[in-house]
Amino acid sequence: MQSSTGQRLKEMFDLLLNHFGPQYWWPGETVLEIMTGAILTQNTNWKNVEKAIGNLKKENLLSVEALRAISRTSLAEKIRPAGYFNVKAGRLKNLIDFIVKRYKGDLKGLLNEETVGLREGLLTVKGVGPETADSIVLYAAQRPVFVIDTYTHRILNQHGLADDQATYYDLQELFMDNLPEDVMLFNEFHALIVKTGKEYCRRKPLCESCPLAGWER
DNA sequence: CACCAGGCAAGTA
DNA sequence: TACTTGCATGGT
Repeated sequence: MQSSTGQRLKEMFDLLLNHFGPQYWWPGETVLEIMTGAILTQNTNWKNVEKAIGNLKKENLLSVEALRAISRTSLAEKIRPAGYFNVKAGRLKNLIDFIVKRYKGDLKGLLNEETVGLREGLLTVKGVGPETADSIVLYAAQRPVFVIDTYTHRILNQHGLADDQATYYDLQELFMDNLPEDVMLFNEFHALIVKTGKEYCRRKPLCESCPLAGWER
């Protein structure tokens, strides 16, 4: 027997999945590309991130060694389309330093670390907050943590499952305490929430035709 | 023209 | 602890 909250979340998931189909996130080919994208997409449209990642790929910069070698200012120029490029160049370098120091530059070390330790470690990096850390843990390391973003906040309290002042961890617990620990479920659910936000939360008329319309309680 | 995007850290009181 | 502000390009 599952909690009623769990039932509601499951229903929400099914509605979104039926409407949009599976999203197959993360849109990136390698672990490092996913990690890079997680930094670059902070408060930024994914389209802009793609351009920045395209620049990095074009110049073969998507490796730990290359990102370690390039200067922060040069890196900033490459990732300019992603916005906040000076800040993000520093954050990306911080993440690379972390990989070098903690795993001797070998991402296999990172991927083998236990979930909690990995998450805590990522959170010590300046520029990596809860959402970025969890995105890396879920989408790069394939561990069952639920990623929360602004759309999750917006949609959940719009539908009466959370109040305005719920914290990141309040919402994360809501999902993780009431759903099975399933990597693919968490993967698709978060991706579908973001998809819903992008497609239906921008303007009123759209919102009314959202697959979740009429779910307020 | 205004507004916002798959956040985060630093500053203020 | 609880707000506020800076960071910045590119699309609607």
